[in-house]
Amino acid sequence: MVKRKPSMGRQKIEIKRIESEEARQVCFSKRRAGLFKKANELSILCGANIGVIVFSPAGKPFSFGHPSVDSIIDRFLSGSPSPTTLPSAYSRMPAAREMMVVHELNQQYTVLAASLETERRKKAVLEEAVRVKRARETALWGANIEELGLGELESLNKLFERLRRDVQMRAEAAHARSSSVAAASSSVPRPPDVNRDFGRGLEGSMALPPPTFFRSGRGPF
Amino acid sequence: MVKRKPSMGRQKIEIKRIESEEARQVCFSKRRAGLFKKANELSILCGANIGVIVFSPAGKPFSFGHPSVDSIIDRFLSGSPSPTTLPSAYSRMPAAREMMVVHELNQQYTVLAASLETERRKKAVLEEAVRVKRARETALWGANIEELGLGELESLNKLFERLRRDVQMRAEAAHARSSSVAAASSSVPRPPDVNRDFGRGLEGSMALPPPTFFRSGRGPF
DNA sequence: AACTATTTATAAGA
DNA sequence: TTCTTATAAATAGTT
Repeated sequence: MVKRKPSMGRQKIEIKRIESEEARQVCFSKRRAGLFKKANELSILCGANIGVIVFSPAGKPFSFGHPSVDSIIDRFLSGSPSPTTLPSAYSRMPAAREMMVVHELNQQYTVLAASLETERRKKAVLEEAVRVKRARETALWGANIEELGLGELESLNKLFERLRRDVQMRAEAAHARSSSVAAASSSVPRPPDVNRDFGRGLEGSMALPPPTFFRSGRGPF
Repeated sequence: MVKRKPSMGRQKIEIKRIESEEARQVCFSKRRAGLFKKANELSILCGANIGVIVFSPAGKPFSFGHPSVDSIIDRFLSGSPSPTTLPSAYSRMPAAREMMVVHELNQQYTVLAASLETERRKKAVLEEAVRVKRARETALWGANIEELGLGELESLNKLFERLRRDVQMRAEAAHARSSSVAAASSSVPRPPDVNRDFGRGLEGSMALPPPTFFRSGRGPF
């Protein structure tokens, strides 16, 4: 007996707006996933930094970034190199991946925290220098710089206190019971955001050495 | 007679950094073109707004935007809080736990990276400030006081604008969670872009009714 | 840049 | 949304 084709397979389509609302939504989901996957592969294969932002027909934002959308945008707008480009190399074994990710992120945290400290010190010195010089010349922009810098520094300091604790906690927890954690996200050092992000991480064979971000919706940062 | 295979065809490759410098460059070019094409198709098929920024391994920027990268970035940065919250989607996912941990850590990383970037900018501003002041002082017994001072002031101004934009963004984002106000991006002046684009349309059968931009490279900075 | 054998993405259908 | 399947499209290795 002859088995009939259970599917007519992929059909060629013309590249023009899909009229059916539903079909358009389905196509959007599939192709967005495909696009992000391609972007991810490109970033890994060629060590390229990539940022992709997509607004669904309904207006909902989705984004992919390597190392992060924001760093890509910054780099693009300012033309200056992003500070977050770290080399990467670790195998993706089924069991140890989470631990490695945690470890990797911890290391990055350490590096970043150290850099921040260094920057802070330099900044303090520079602020002092500016302050002294300002004694003679009252430049309109001079005052602004200091106000801004000091205010921001304060909140940053608090933020980092919490971050340090939180990251350490998570690292320990993940380390202790690396497969049965249901950590409540209540202590996340991030303001309770409205959008939930579903890092729909290209399953299976995807490794994520340098930080790579998938986002749906938009959080404060 | 039997014709010999003129090619061994496409071979499966592992998604990991390509070591050969040359092969990497070739792959980058091909895949970047492919990625932009996919982005373009998605924007047309689904009427989605898309922005893609790619930095080649050598650091050269390429971008695709529909309607334009800048508009996408503006929309993304001034983004409004998403109304759709799917908390349950989390717990139902296969690798929910791992993803949660990875996600939380990614969030933390994002915050840290952003903070570092902010500090870097402040430092740049302050360094510039010191330089300007120094220039002014030495200019006291120099000849071209006006010109030098003006030039320096201008670059300082650019840096300062960026700093302000960044801080304002954060403030607005943080504010947005209590009051659902969508920040107006118009109030965030961006330093005049020095780069010029050269539209490089996707050849052949590609239609692109609404404005769509391809960009490669940027001026020195 | 061009050529193909293959792999990969995806339109339809369920 | 997810799975399946047939087919269109992308692309790795060569020339």
